[in-house]
Amino acid sequence: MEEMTIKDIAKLCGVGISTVSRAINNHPDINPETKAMIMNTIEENGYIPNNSARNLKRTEAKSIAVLVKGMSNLFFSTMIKVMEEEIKKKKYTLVLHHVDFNEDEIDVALQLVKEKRLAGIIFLGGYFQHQEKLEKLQVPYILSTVSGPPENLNRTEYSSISVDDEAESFKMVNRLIELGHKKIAILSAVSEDESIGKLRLMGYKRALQAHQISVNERLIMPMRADMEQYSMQNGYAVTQALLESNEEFTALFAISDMLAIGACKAITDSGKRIPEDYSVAGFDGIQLGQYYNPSLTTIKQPIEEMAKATVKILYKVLSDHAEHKHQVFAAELIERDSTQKIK
Amino acid sequence: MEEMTIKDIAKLCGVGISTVSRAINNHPDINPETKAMIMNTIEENGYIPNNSARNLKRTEAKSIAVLVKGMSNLFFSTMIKVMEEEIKKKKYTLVLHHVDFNEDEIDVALQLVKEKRLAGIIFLGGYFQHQEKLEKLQVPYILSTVSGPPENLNRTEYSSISVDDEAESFKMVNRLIELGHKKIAILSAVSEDESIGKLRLMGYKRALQAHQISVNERLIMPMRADMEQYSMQNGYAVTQALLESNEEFTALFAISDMLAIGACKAITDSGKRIPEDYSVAGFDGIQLGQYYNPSLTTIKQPIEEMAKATVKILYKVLSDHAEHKHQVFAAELIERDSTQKIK
DNA sequence: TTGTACGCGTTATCAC
DNA sequence: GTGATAACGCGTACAA
Repeated sequence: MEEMTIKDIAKLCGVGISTVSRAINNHPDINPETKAMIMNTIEENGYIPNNSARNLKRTEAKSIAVLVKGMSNLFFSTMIKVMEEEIKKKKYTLVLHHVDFNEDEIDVALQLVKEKRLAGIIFLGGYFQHQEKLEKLQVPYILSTVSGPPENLNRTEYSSISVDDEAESFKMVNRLIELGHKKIAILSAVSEDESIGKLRLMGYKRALQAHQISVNERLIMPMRADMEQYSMQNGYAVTQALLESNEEFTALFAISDMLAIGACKAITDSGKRIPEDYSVAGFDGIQLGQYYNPSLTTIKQPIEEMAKATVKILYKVLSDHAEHKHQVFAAELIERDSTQKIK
Repeated sequence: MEEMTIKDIAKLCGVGISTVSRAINNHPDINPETKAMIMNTIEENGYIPNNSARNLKRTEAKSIAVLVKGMSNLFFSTMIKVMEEEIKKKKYTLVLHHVDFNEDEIDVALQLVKEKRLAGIIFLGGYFQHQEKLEKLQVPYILSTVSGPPENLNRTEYSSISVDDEAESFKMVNRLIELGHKKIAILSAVSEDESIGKLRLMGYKRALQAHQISVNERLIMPMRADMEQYSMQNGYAVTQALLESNEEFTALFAISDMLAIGACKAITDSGKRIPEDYSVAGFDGIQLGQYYNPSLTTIKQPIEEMAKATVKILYKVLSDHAEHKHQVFAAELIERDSTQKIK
């Protein structure tokens, strides 16, 4: 049982290599009978084409890479699932790839373009700190729920899908203020964060200012850099520190649902109740939020629509040479059991 | 800005192709100066080697593939994280790959072996229904937290890491019985499941029998086949159906924590309380379990130890030609707030 | 409709 | 220490 190659199959079938190739790749100009015969012996002998060799020679690009920042992000996994279906519908293949928090997503993309024959790339999350590199990307790409698009980048070269992070964040904090909260803590991103985290923090500040509430820097709690970003553990640790600081607050706004859940647990572990003692709100709208106790008040991003739109835009760019678009989706404020009117 | 190849770099540097190759691959017999010079121009010109071409030619296999069944499984993502570190320590590269629930993990493995040059494979989850195919795998592989190893497979050809699913399941149900529960429902796997799901169900039955409690088939609730397996939604839907059936029970044992969380929500949504009205127990020991309200009683698998052991065993097989091992880990019954003594 | 021959970008082998 | 060259397995012109 040595490694089978296309050559072996050709010899076995008594045909030429290219005929086998045609059979494999569903080329039109091949006799159905010989094709069936070839496919048969391929099956019997368990021959599997070598993808590396194919990538090397192939001209037509029929796969779309999805680069995801981080793993275990429940928000992304729903998006990926939808994208997978949509991409399949369009007769493309999805190449899924995770990018570690300490890797540069653009480097990974550059590598992947060389390795596979990509038609386009979808970035899910990430920071995009080295924008010069983005220009080296020879294929169309879409930033999906990535930061606010980097301002100094030519916006006709790529598409983006997002919500208005600043405005949605404003909406949430504004609502908390309407509920009577004045001392509102925020669980924000690490201070260097120039993307989503920064925008959501800006929305928070603007909401306070709109109501003449001065910003208390001691209620701005950046998540810890030494733990996994946007994780429950991180939310727990930071909230615990906040509680121990004895700085007063009645509501906590976490810039992601996962952080919010960690925060909830830290609060209940300290003997306090939600929402009676503290109101907690999140951002994202992951399913876990509804399953949690108490169910989580949050800004729900239209995950499925966004995923579908992402693939749709990319597809139009690829097939119709359509222009790049920047689509901003409206998110929905969902009030559940983790927040209440202050007494 | 055409595609740079190793040839271009060689020309640019005024050296031969092989010298560039040596520089890239840290070969010993190269002049440090020329190497530095080459690395420099590579950097400047943004040259990136083509991985497909490398995979095609390379002889030495230095990467380990981790094939994960399903995405968004929090249990696995912790394992992967640990494996990644361990694999890096051993100077190997991790190739992570997700396998859809409707894909065959062995097919994917076979493909990957052809495409990349793999030293070994780690399977995380999966069902392994086509065992003949496994024999075609030309590289060492490890089944990590996969079913009970298929009995009809030669156990010297692969390693496995697991907990004793039957015994641990027995332990949990036994404990519930000790707490006074007699009517214990189980949220189990789809009926065709021949692996983990079956074993955990067997443990449940044995525990009941050990206490002369007859098995009530109407309290055996298989998860739905038309929804994502082992998901919160699935747990929710099935538990809801159970509650509506009006079949009496005082405790619910879910064969995974995610299912258990869905079950909890279904129960609280129906106006009942945990653990006052129903005790709920899970299996796995994912972190979310401690963050949930109420915190979840569960069988905690030693996730990190298992991940480390997986890599360690594979490494020994690869480097020392060690024999394959079948390591069974002890899991821990952790009682938290979702279960209580019956009144 | 089918077969031959070349080249994709890289690494390994062998001379030098 | 370095450079030429033959593979690796496949797709694709082009000829038949």
